[in-house]
Amino acid sequence: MKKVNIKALAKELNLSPATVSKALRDSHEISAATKQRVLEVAKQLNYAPNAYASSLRDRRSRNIAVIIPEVADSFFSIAINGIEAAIEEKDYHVLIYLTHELYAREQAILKDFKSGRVDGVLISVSRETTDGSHISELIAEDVPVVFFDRVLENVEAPKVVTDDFNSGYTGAMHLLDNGCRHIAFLGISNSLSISNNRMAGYQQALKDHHLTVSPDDMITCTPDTAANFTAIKQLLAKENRPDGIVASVENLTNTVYQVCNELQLSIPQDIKVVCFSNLDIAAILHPPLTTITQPAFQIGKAAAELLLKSLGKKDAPSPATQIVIPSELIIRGSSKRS
Amino acid sequence: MKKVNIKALAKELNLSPATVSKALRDSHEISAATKQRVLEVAKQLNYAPNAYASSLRDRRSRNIAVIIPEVADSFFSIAINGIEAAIEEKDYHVLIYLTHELYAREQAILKDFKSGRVDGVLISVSRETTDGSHISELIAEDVPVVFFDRVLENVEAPKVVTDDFNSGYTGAMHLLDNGCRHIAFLGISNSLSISNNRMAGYQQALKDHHLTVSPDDMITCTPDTAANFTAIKQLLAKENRPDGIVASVENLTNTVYQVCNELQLSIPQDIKVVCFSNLDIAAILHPPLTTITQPAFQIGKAAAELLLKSLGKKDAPSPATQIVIPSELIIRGSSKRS
DNA sequence: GTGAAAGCGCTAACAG
DNA sequence: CTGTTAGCGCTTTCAC
Repeated sequence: MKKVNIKALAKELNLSPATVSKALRDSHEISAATKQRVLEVAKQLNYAPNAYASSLRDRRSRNIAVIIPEVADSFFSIAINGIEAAIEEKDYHVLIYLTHELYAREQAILKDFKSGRVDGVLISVSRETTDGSHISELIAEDVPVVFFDRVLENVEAPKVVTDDFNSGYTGAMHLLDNGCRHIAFLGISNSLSISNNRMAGYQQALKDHHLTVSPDDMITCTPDTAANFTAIKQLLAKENRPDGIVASVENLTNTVYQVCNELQLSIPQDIKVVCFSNLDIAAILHPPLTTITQPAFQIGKAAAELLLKSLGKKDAPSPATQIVIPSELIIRGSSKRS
Repeated sequence: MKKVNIKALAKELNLSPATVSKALRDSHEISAATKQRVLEVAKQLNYAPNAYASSLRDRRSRNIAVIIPEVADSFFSIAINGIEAAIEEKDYHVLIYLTHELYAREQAILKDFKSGRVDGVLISVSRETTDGSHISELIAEDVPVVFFDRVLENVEAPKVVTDDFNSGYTGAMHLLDNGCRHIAFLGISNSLSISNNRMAGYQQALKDHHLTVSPDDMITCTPDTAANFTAIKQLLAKENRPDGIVASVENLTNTVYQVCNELQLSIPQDIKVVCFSNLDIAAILHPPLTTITQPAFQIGKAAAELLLKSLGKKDAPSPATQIVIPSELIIRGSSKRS
C-alpha cells in the first residue's frame, strides 16, 4: 500500500490540498457536501495526516517526555499509569526515558529536548542529581517542566509530591508506639528532598520520644544491591543493633528481609520494619510488610494535568505550584508489637 | 532565551544555512576552519536542530513505539529496560503505549501509527486480541512490527518469545515430581499463544504421568482481580480440590496466596504453587515462591534489535524470524515436597 | 466555497 | 569550499 499524502488525496478528489486540509479539519468555509466527499475518500484511501508535518507548522509535537530513574519499580510504573490516564484523551503521546539513577544520563536526555522532540517534560530526578541547571536551562528555552515525587526544590517549576516529612514521621512513630527504642533509617541520597524530608520526619519522631538521633543509624543506600546488603548487614550485626527500621524506598525491602534472614533476626520479634512501598504483594511477604504507600497514580495524574495546563498556554500553573498528596501507613505484620 | 534555528545561526556566522547544515553534519566538503567556527557559535547560541524538521525530510522520526498491556508488571517493565538498552546508543526514542488488555484500545493506538509518528513498533498484544488485522495493516503500510512475548502466530512479523510449552511442562512436571497428583492451571486467555502453549505444556506433563486433564482444573483469569479471587476460591474450596497450581502470569500470585490464606490452605503442605513471575521478591514471600522466570530483559533487547535491523532497511530480518529464549525454573518453598 | 502561495526548519542536489 | 534552490507534508493567509 502506497503512502498517501494530502496532495494525492486532493488529486483524487479534484480539489486543492488547501481545500482538503480545511475539510478534514471541519472548517466552516467548506460546504457540507465537500466535507462529506473528502472524508469518504480519505477513509477509502486510508489517508493519515503526517504527524510531524503538522508538528513543524504548529511548533508542537504532541509528545511529552517522562523521565524517571527506573521503570521496574511499582511507584514509577503506577505513576506512569496515572500520567497516561491524564493524557489519554488529550491526544498526547508519552516518551519514557530512564536515567538509571545517573545524573550524566539525565543531563544527556534533557539536552536532547531542546530539539523540540517533546512539548513538555515530567521528571523525577535521579539520586545523584543535586544541581538543577540542566532543568532550568530547558525551562529557559520555554519547554515546560513539572516535577513529581523526586523534586528539586530550588528549581522553579510546578511540583507534585507526597507529604514526605509526615510519612517519615508517621512511620517512625508507628514503630516507637509498638515498642521500638532504636530505629534505623535507610535513605537513598544525601541531597534528594524526598530522602531528606523522610529522614527529617524520622528524626522528629525520635526527638518527640526523647531519643537521640545517631548518624550511625542512618544509612544512605545506593543502586548497588550488594553494597546495600553489606551495609545493612553491618548495621544489624552490631552488638547494639537497631530494633526497628524505616526504609525509604521500595526496593530496599528485599535486601532488608534477606539480611534479617541471613542474620536469623526474625521480623517483627527481633526487629520491626516499615518500608515506603507500592507493591501490592506486600501483604503476602513473610511477614506481611507494613508500608507507607504513596498515591502513585494520583501523583502521576496530577503532574500530567499540570503539564497539560502548562502546554495550553492559558491558565498555566504558577511555577510555585506545589501539590501535596498524602501517603498512607498500612499496618501489617512486620511491625507488630511483640 | 529565543529559539535559534539554522537560519539565525547562519546569519550570525555570515554563512548560508546549507553550509552550516553541512558543517554540523561534518560533511567533507566543508573546511576544518569553518566547521570549527560553526560548532563554536552553535554551542554559544545553544542551537539545537529541530528534530521533526529533519524527520519530515528523512521520512523518519527516530521514535519507536512499545505497546504493552500493562507497565506495572515486572515482566513488562524489565522488558522495557532491555528495549532501552538496545536503543540507547542508536539515538532512538521510546514511546510507551498501554492497552490495559483492551483490544479496542490496541486498535486505536495502532491506527494512529499510520501517521508516521513512529518508525516501528514493538508489541505484546492484549489478552483480548485474537485478530491481527490491525497489525497486518500497519505492516502493509511499511511500518515494521516486531512481536515480543505475547505474539500473534498468524501475523507475519519477527517474534521474540520464551519457550512457553517447555516452561508449562517443566512447571507442572516439577509439581508432579514433588508429589502432586491433581494440578490446576490458571491461564489468562483462550486465544493467546503464550497462555495456550503454557497450558499445552502443562497438559503434556499430566499425560506423561498418565493423569487425566480435566477442563474444570483450567481456569481462564481476567484482569479483574476480584473475579479471579472468586473463581480460584471456588476451585480450591471443592471437595476434590487440586494439590498443585501452575499460574501462568505474575499478577496471579497475590490472588492465589490470598485465597489459600482465606481457605486456610497452607502452601506447600496442602497445595503447591508454581508461578510465572519476574518479581525479585518472590524469595521473600510467605512461603518463598517457586517461579518460572522469563528472560524479560533479553526478550526486550532482542526484540528491539530486530526492530532496529528492520529500520535499517538492509539486512532486515525475515518476517518468519522467531527467537526463542528459554525461561528458568527457580525452585523455592512454595513447591517443596511435604 | 475553493485555490494559490508561502513557510514551518532542515538538507540534498546542483551550481558556482 | 560555499551558496542557491527546491521540497519533505501540512496549514494558513489571502485572493478569487
